[in-house]
Amino acid sequence: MPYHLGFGPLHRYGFYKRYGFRTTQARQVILDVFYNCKEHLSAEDIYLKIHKKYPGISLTTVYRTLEILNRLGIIEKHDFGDGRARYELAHHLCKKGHHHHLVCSGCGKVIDYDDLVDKETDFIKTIEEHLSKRYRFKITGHLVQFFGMCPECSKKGK
Amino acid sequence: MPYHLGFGPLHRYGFYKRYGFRTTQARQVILDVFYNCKEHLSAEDIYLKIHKKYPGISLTTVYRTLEILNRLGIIEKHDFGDGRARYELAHHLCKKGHHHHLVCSGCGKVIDYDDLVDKETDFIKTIEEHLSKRYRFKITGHLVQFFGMCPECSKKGK
DNA sequence: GTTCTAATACGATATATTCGCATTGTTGAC
DNA sequence: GTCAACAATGCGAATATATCGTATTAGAAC
Repeated sequence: MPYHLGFGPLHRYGFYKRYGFRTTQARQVILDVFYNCKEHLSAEDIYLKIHKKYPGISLTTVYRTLEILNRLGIIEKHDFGDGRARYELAHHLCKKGHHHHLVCSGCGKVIDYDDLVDKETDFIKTIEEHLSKRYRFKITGHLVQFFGMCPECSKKGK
Repeated sequence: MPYHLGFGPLHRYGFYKRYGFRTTQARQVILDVFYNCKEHLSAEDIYLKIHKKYPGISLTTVYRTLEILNRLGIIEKHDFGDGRARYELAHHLCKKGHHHHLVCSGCGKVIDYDDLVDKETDFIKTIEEHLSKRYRFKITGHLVQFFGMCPECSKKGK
């Protein structure tokens, strides 16, 4: 990871320039949302969060900025099965660090867990190395999610 | 032609009746598609596959049947990131057995791999037990996917 | 066969996301 | 600082997957 990533705003925005994108207000504001929020945000969530203060930023621009941030590896795109994409800071930029997701099929609640992270890292590394050799894929990412019913939804018998 | 227990159409279709659904032609035809195909099919794929022979079966019915089959645990629903759901026979009914997916980000190709299946099973079991205790979730499923570039797409520099 | 009602086809609709294009704003050269 | 090039944007329209409403059809219990 380049040293300037993960420091204050002035450095954060360098991302854009570095990859040939212009540093616009919309892009600064949207990136800030991720640095100031721990949730898994949908495009609309972000639009609503910034709309009061920045009514000039359209939903289309939010989508376009998310696409860029995702391609640059700054944010990660997830699908928790509720029909819309959700985003969070990539784990190498995130205070939460590397983690996976536990999703409740009843209410959609998502728990970020990082228990047994060593075992997971070991597992993923082994599989990646194997797949890489066996199928000659250049592995760029993985997805580990568990589904189930949270205590509340279990009670309600959803 | 004699059918062995648990195999063959006569027993397959019993699924529907057992759960209070009527055994219609559409449902038989759609279930047969899964037993005769190893690919990961989208709703439209299935619709197109059967449309020549059974033009009376609508896309809506395909969607509704997939919903039922998924709820009954007969098929599994996957998202490989191409914007449409894809389905395959559940692993306990599938000749391929338990496996996970390796998806090429370039061309969308999906490889079913079952290498290191013991290590994976062990890993998943451990995590499930832990999450179940720690977060009091009743775990019902998991998702393990790896992403990367296949040899062809790597060459093309996609 | 008759009857009850689940299942269906069809068109309309919902919802997330992307596109086309005229306009605006950032940037680098001067 | 000014200016020109063109990237980025807003807006409305379009796309695409999936779902819904309703009149009609067909499965299955008798």
